Amino acid sequence: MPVLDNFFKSAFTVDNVIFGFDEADLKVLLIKRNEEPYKDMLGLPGYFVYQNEDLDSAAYRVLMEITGLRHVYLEQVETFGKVDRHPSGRVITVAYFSLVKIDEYNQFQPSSIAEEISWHSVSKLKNLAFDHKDILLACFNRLKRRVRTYPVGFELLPPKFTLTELQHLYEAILEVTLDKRNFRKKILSMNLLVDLKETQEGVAHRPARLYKFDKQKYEAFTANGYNFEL
Amino acid sequence: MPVLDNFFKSAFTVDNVIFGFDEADLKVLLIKRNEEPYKDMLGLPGYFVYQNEDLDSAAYRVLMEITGLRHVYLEQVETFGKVDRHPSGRVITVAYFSLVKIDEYNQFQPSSIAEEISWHSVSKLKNLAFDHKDILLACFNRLKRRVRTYPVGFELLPPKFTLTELQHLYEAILEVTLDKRNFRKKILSMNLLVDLKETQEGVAHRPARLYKFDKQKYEAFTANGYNFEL
DNA sequence: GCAAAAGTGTTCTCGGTACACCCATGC
DNA sequence: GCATGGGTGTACCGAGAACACTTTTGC
Repeated sequence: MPVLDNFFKSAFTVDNVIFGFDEADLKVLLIKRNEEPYKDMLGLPGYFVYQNEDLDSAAYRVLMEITGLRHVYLEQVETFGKVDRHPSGRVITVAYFSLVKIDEYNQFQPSSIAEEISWHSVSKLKNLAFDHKDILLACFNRLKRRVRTYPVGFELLPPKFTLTELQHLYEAILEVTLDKRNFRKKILSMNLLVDLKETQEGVAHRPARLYKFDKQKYEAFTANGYNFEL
Repeated sequence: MPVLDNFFKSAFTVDNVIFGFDEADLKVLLIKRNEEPYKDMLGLPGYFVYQNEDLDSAAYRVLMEITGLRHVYLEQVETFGKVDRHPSGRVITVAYFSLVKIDEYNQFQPSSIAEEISWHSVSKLKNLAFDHKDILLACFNRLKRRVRTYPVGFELLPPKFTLTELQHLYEAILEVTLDKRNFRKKILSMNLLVDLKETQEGVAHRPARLYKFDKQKYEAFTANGYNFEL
């Protein structure tokens, strides 16, 4: 083996694409950078990985610092390591995406990472610092596939929701429009939803029924190798 | 930003799961390690990434040193970064898998990486150095999914092949048995195969027709967003 | 002639898709 | 009463799955 010291000169970061869903729009949390490089530009929340910290732990740490939430869905997506992607040296970043309920998260946390944090529509993406736009697109594409094998509504919707809200979520992620009757037929036939026998209140039209996910049934399915597909 | 020097102490490597297909068996190239740690154990070919080298370039370099082949299919899969995965320090590895034609590759290259290199059946996996068994399984699972969206026969089979060979390839990757008639119906209906009007010679049974892939048609399909699925 | 693998069609079932009208509420 | 979104069923089509016998070669 060569002189190892030559190789122990790199740094690792994690960057986190935090998705949320708000009415009809898929959103992502971006920070406004308050330090160089790329000062004042929008970018993904992320940070260096400490020497004694696992990659996943670092991703959870960043997520916790930004959102104050634990126990959220988190998935590693891809690692970006172009030589010149970071002006300060060789920095390789491992990209994660996570799914949070926008309304469980009431206010932005005080954070050493960033002062300004805000939600942005995925459909109206701006230029971001570093290669963060590439990273965001890679994570969005992963989410589009993940939605077919994991019931992402568990993570992105409030505990009680209507079927129309659920449909809008799928439409926002997949960037398609779906037929209302076919969507309902399919989603109800999976038996993962519980009719709460409650309805919306205060809406200026016929109030919709509220549903929740049946987590136990989902876990029983997956334990038996069931493959959730929309 | 903190004192950056504290973070530039990690090393990263690439590890490469090189798949090949031989008659009826999916194989993977493993090296016998001739240095500590894990001396004399089997492991994946891999190496440190140089400071001025992109991740993908490093993976191609390792592949070239091991197989002598260029222009092969290569895909990043997942990054493994547990704190204690490498005894020499903090080493994070980016796992890739690649697909090669076993018979284009006649002999193992002289290499600084390893002296003994050999093919092993994926179906009879042993324990490997480091966390390489986890890495191999992650890459195998990725291949199982990839096979539904990419015609892997392009990469793993010789230029001329029989339908039975192609079927055996899919059976080995997916670890299932397929119905011969249904398989042929489906694969031929995709119009990606060209009947070469030649047959096998010297076999002790009815000789099979030989086919090749039509790369142009495949590229035309993918350009139009076609989704290859078996 | 026998062993060994190649080659070939039909039927059934199920899931996907297309499609239009009445209902309950707030104002 | 009107605007707004909620809620409901049927018919068609195509893909996937199950399934058995004849053909061609080497020995």
